[in-house]
Amino acid sequence: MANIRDVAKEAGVSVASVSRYLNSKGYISEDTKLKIKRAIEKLEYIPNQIARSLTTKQTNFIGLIVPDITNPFFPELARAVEDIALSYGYTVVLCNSDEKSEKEIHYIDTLKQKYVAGFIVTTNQLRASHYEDLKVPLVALDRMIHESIPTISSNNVEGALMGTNYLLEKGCQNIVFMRGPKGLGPADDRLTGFLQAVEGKEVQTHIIESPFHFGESEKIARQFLTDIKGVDGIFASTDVSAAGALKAAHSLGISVPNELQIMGFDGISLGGMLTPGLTTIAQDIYKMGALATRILIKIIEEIEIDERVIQVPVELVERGTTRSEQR
Amino acid sequence: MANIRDVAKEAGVSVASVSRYLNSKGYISEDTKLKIKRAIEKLEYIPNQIARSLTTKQTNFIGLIVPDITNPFFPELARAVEDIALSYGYTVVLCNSDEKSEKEIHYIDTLKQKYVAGFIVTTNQLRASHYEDLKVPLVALDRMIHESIPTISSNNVEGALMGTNYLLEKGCQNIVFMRGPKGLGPADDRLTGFLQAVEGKEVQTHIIESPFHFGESEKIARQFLTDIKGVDGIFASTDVSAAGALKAAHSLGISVPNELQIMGFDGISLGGMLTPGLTTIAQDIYKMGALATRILIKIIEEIEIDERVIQVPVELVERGTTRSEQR
DNA sequence: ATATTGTGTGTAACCGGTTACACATTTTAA
DNA sequence: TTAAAATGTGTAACCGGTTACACACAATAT
Repeated sequence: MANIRDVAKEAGVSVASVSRYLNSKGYISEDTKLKIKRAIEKLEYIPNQIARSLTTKQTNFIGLIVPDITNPFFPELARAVEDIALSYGYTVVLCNSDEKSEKEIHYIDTLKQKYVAGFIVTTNQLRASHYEDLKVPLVALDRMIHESIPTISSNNVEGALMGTNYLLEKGCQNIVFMRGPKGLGPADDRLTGFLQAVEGKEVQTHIIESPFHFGESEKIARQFLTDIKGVDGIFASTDVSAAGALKAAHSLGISVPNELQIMGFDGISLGGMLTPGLTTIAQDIYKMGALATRILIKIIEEIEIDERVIQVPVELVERGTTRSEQR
Repeated sequence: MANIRDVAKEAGVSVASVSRYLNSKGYISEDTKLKIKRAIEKLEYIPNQIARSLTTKQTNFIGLIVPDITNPFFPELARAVEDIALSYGYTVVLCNSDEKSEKEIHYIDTLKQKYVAGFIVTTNQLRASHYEDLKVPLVALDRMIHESIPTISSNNVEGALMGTNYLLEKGCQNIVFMRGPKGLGPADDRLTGFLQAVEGKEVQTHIIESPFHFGESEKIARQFLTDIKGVDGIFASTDVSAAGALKAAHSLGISVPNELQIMGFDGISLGGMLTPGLTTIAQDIYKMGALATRILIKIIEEIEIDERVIQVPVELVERGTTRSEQR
């Protein structure tokens, strides 16, 4: 493997010139450029990134911190991040935080040690100050950490508003809103949207907390579907929860969407695999991931960014868990 | 940030001693050890991995190459890999190959450039020789690349045999086997198992090729469910395909499991989310990932490994797409 | 008593880049 | 015409580790 000194020798110039050529930094004459170019081709020289990192204190790695890659929302996000990262020459490091602050801290520390270029964080177990003190480029995805940190999220309030209104239009009178864990940004926002939508309306509502986990959601849904009489609509703040609710309805012999209509939130592909297909407020997950990655790379490469907080619009996807005709 | 020379000075020893201490290599007296230990603690010294990599030509990164993280089989695998890697101090780099050899080569080359410690490969677009020439620790997961490369896979033949026999027991007389892409190891093995099981039996069988993709599988299933009369069983060589088939059956008004029984293969959690729940041949996905990672790390750390090819047993999971009672 | 082996430590080169600084030459400005 | 600015290039130190080699001394073998 040729190194920069071999190239310099072959081209008959100094290593500094080769380095300048490689990084398009400082002055080099056309003549020298050509000589270096030829030498590089001849020796099939590829710069050693590790050596480079030692002085620049930066690698081409991007840390992607997710709570759990097993939750179907995140692979779709990861896919987008990976695609864009690759196209800019970056590589993504996968980190499952399990929503545990120790794991999150551990990853951030070790990766910072290894000079990662930046982080995309979809979890926020840590106090905002911890992230601010980091001095490493960082963008928040899905969940807002702090105003000072660029954030990409969906318009959750708007989405929940839209979804609720749709259920109301479809005739729901007694709606359970399965809210996500308290204190979690998007979950709280979705609840806000729901409450705004039902405010002053003649509907019965029940707010029930449920984690973003299929099995748990199913259990919780089965519980409230037996306890509360006359529930004719469920708005779950996650498709996974909605899937759990649908399963629960099926196992209780409740017909969807005739007796009970269900609305999800997320737009993961799971929704289309269920029967009936899940009506949902779809986020543009790929776009969110792609956008976050582009912004992170801009920050890393010190390119001016225009907006710090971006809301990606959501879209209502009508499938089979809601009625096609109004009653 | 303190470096090794600071520590050496603080401890009143040479950098070589500190390095020996850190790597438990060569001779050091107890006295010196203690002095170094104190200095490290006092200065809160953390060795710089990048600098280390420059000479050792190795990092703590493990490259995980998957066809597509969006396919629900792979996040479950990735999760296992990540968990085990973390516990041994390694970090995983996610690579989506999209089943494209260029992308696979690109990742392998760039990561090798960056001195990754090794690869876990769940795809094999390249000729085996390419992997052998790599001179980087590598284990194959799910798909066998070559006998010389350690491989973790499920007992696919056995599983398909088991699944088919089960369908036969449940009374299926006219079975469609949705085989995966040709030339793909596990897909071929599963077909082999199926053929072995029906060999000489009084059953009608149809082998239909289908990619491991929900939408495609659904379309293909809808097609053959209308074209072929009297199909009463489907064995899909992937849960995702089975999910597609189930959806197709539903949309055609075919009752599952009364008129049509469906068996999947993989054991991804999606199976349990569907209604009815998918009966499937479950691989121990987590175990496969964990095992592959442990073996890779052994190879990296030059610890003797006992077996080069490991088959993880599969298990029949009975859910709702097959009948509970025999007819 | 001497040769051999084992233990313990330090110096300095090396891994492969980047870059501050010095210096030379050319171009532009005053 | 001369000072200042722009352009072009090379030397050598530096990033922060690892390690070959030399050397000193103690323990053991002959």
